[in-house]
Parts: sequence; C-alpha cells; structure tokens
Amino acid sequence: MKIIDDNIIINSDNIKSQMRKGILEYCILSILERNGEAYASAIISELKDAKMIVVEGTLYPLLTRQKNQGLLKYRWEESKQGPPRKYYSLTEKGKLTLKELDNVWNDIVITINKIKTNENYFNNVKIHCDDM
Amino acid sequence: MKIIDDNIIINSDNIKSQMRKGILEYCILSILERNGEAYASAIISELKDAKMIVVEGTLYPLLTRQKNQGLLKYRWEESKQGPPRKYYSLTEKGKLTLKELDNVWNDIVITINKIKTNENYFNNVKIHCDDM
DNA sequence: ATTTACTACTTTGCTATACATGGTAATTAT
DNA sequence: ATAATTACCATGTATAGCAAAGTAGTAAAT
Repeated sequence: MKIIDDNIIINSDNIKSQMRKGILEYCILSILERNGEAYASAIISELKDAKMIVVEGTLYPLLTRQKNQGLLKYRWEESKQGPPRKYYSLTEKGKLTLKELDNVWNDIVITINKIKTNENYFNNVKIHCDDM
Repeated sequence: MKIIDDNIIINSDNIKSQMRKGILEYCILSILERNGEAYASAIISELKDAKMIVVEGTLYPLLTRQKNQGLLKYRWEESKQGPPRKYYSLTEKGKLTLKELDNVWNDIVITINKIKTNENYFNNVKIHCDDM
C-alpha cells in the first residue's frame, strides 16, 4: 500500500499479487529445473530470496495441482529434523511445459516492450533471447 | 493447445491467459499514456497488434473497473460510422499508478531472471537474456 | 419503411489463481 | 508428557479473464 497524498492511495500490493498470477507456476518449474529436486520449504526460501513472497497456503496446492497435471513427480525422504519431506522434480511433460512457458514469458516481455514503445522488435531485439 | 505427442498435451493457451493476469491492466494504462486517449475498439486493435489478444468481454469490464478506481476518465464523442464512443484517458491517479506498475513490472522481470539464473542483477542489469 | 450489417458498449455465468486461515502429523528438546 | 519446530494439507474468499449473449446507434440494401 502506497500513499501518494491525502487523496490518492495506490494499493501496489494488490497490483503486484495480481501481476504475479500465473507467473508463480513458471517460477516453480524453473526452480525445479535448476535444482533437480526440492521440497516445498526450500522452494519458498528461494522465492523469498528472489522477492517473490509466497506463503505455504499458496505453494502446496500449486504443487499438488502441477503433480496432478503430470508436470511434477515426488519422492518421500526422511528428515532428521522433522517430518518426512516430499522432494519434487520435473517429469518429461514438466520439462516440455517449461519450454512452452519460456516462450510465453518471452512473448509477454516482448509484448510489453512493444506496447510501451510502439515499435517492432523483430530485428534488433535483444530484449530477450529468441535464439534459444 | 499444443500437442507434443500422443501422451503429452500442453494447454499453452490457458498458460498464456493465466500469465497475463494483472498485466493487462498495465497494458491499458500504458496504451493510454502513449495515445493520450483512446476508445475500447482502438485499444483492442493495438493489443492485437502486440499479440496480446483480448476480447470485448474482458476489456470493457476492465475499463469500467479502472474508471471506478479513479485511474481513468472518459468523454463521449459522436461517431459518423456507428454509435458514440467513450474516449478514455488517464487521470492524475492513473499516471501515478502507471509509474508504480512500471516499477512492479521491472521487479518481476528481475525476479524471473534471478530465478532462472540464480544470480543478482542490480548493477549490470540487462533486464533479460544472458547466455542461456 | 423494414431489414440487414456494422460498430460499440454492457452484462451474466464460469473457471482458475492466489491468499488467509486453520488443521494434522512427525521429530526433537525440555 | 508437552512444548516447539518443521512440513504437509484443506477450506473459504476475492478477483481476473473469458465465453456468450444482449442492447443500442448508424448506414446501406431491399
């Protein structure tokens, strides 16, 4: 929440949480791609480091959803400091979906740029790797 | 909808529409900033050019919402080729909110980069695209 | 004059995401 | 025991975007 003056109040927290919708899924897959596997609390820590604050009640249903969609699989592992952990990793479908999400994300970044500048970005791009 | 093989089906349309949530609002404000004012059909055309396909049933409620939040104002203008048009433009609050959204968007781009690369991007920015 | 086509604005019902909140269960320390 | 910590899970709410259908103004065709 940001207050500009007495009359203008901008709820930037809500703005941010709305903008993140759908991107969170992309973040989870990306984190699992880089780490190989991870359990929920570790994922939350990493998201927090990247300033993408997420709470348990958001992450757990998301992981379950992605698992049910066949994007993730998990294995149980005992922990010496608490209850057992579910270590999630990408399935083959998850890897392919992540590639799709990479493309979608790149498209969106290009789109925003186009809207901000009203120019075409097909030659001198560099806004984002399109040669991947 | 993208079919990878017989077993793997990726609904990339849904992915894209989910990722765009909250970003659309940013796009509208940006378009109005550049154009000064515009009516709904013109905004839809511009979004379509930028590959951000939007339908009437999405845009009109969004414009009404932003107007009710005090971000936009509009004036009626007669048209010689159809019914009168609502020409929308940014209010002072809309301009300030857009600046906030610019910051939020930049933060998100940086966040995604951090998650993809696990590096810090505060000095040498490059908003996106490293050697991935 | 009526119908048809086009344009523009509006409304309703649905789905999906994220959040707030509270609950369950396993391990360890006291 | 029991309290603290860690980790996983479930329910209800708010809201964005979409599909689909409706309303209304203008202009051209019949």
